[in-house]
Amino acid sequence: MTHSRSSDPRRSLTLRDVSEACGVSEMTVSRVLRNREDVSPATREKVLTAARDLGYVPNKIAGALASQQVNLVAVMVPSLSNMVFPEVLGGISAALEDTGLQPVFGVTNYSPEREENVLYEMLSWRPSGVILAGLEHTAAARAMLENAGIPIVEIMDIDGPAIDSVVGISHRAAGRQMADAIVAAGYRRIGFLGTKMGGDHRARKRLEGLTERLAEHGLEVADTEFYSGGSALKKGREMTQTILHRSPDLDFLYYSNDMIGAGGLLYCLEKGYDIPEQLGLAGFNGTDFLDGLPMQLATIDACRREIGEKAAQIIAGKGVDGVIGGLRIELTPRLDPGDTIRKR
Amino acid sequence: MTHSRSSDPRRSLTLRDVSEACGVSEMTVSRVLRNREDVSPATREKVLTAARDLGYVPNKIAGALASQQVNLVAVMVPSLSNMVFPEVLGGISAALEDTGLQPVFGVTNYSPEREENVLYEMLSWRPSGVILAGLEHTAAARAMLENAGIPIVEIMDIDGPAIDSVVGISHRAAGRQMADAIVAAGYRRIGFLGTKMGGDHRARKRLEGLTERLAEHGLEVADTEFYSGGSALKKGREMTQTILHRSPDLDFLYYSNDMIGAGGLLYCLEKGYDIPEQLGLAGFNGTDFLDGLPMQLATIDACRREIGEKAAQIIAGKGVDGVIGGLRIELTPRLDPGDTIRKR
DNA sequence: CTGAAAGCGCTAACAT
DNA sequence: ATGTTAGCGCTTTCAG
Repeated sequence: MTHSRSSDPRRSLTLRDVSEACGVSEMTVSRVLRNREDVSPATREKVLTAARDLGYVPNKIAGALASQQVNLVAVMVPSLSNMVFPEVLGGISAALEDTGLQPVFGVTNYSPEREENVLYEMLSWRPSGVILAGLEHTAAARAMLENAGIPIVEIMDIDGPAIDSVVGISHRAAGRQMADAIVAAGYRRIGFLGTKMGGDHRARKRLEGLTERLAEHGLEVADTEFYSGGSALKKGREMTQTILHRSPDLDFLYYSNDMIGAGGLLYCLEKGYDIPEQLGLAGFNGTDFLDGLPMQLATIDACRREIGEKAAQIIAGKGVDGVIGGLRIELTPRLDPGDTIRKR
Repeated sequence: MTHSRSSDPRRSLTLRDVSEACGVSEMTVSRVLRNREDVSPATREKVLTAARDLGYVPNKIAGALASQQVNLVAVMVPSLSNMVFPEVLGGISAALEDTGLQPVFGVTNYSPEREENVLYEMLSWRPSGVILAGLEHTAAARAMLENAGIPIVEIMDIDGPAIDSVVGISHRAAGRQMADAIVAAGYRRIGFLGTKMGGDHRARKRLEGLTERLAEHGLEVADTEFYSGGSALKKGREMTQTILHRSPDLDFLYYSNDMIGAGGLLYCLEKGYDIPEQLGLAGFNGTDFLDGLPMQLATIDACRREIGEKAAQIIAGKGVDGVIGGLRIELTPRLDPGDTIRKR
């Protein structure tokens, strides 16, 4: 039995294999494979051919260890089923395209402990940057982020102190903005429907903003209804039925997301409510895949894609508008009254 | 200026730092941090404390290089906005929990070339396994997968030759199954609405299965309508209007996914069509977040979560039902007639 | 139970 | 333009 390097069929190829196959030093092979300019065309050709013929795939683990550079960006979001986050990820991917950086996604299920674990795993790969949702983290997670020595971007929410950079909207302001629109349209008995808010700080902040501004108008949230789990559309229906049964005099329903809002809208239309005259409705997110409902639900755009793009630009070191590091980017969401808030 | 190891504030901590801090050899520190049993409790305690106090995060790059083991599973899906794939990813994550393996997600945008690139990137991190959607890949991608020397699982679709293991459903059979249900319910003039099928082989196979079985019943697809991009709900509406305008005598519409089906359903209800008597409708995927529409759309469950779970089990080396390697798992989707196929 | 030596596959830095 | 040397931070292996 031979003991040559190629004796183990399961071992993957190394630079050395390519080097031997084409009679060029490992170092030069490495140069060619990293697209460095300082190699003669003839040598380059030889190396490329050999690498391709052998089916060589570089080992980034070794490369990263040697160069102390990892072209990965750790991205952590609470959920993928929320529809919000895939769009953020899309923005990140798009902005990272052609920067040489690659996003790596982790899901935290709205759990700070899980976020801490995922973060620990990800940081152990020494990424070039971290993008994560929200400003609320465990103390340990915060410490890791502060000590990582790489750019950190917290996204979605700007209502609070940031570790490094932030890109997002003020959910409190969004709540206030909606309150103003509701009051301006003449609604007076407002109900709120949303998720049980254990982990969803942004929904909580919107409700706080709403409540606060309504109070300034001498109004209050007259009733609330919360859910967790299940089909959002169906839950929207059920909660709407429940709250309208309990408080039939409500004239406006503010939902913490468009999906439950859509369920509520379908329910109300079926029951013959006169929308938006008798009853106004609004959601949150600017979820455009809901275009096509019988009526367009009023909503506030969460600027999801743009948030992803700007966050990625910060990590890529391009900054935003040329400015780099410790940035605070507040996007201003647009309120779309759709068909479910009456005009006066 | 000092040249001690700690002079660079941006360098991250190493085993050596922990070793020096607690007066235990690097080797033993390494043992403790990998939870190996052969360390005395006293030493273990000392090490753990030092590591925690310093905020040490292990360097998996170095670890992976030394041990030739990477606890990553590369997962590649065409899209995240499709709703189908987040659920598959959920199944994968859940099944990988507690196996020591970590999924890493890549998105290919239904492009074989992009898939090839993402695969190359991912393989260069030497993952322990690959899970990817579909059976259609570029020649180069196929070659990489065959030579990777790690378990490969192709998911979603089993209609074709596999590289290693496969977990999925037969989309052709799903098309045939729907054809049977349509014919059995007495519909005769069938329209098909779907995506432009450049990259979506599974939708194509469903249409082929449908067409083939209809032919056996002496029927054919009377009209078709395709779309790309935009809000699926809205597109469903628009396409439905278009096809019914062009072919008013259609008595059944088969949609390539539930989302456009939902749009079609809303349109038909608004226009006063008598569903399911005058016109039957069906989608595909078993998308349960659409529970809550005015009527329950007929659909076939794509077994998304289960596919993810089984694929992950194969990679984790648990096999399925104890069998390991080169597996072919065909799941049998259930047809749910909902409220939009008439009973006879 | 603990430690010392060697090396994983690659690249930075320095020759040539 | 190409080659040589050293070493990235860890784990494997072998000694004690």
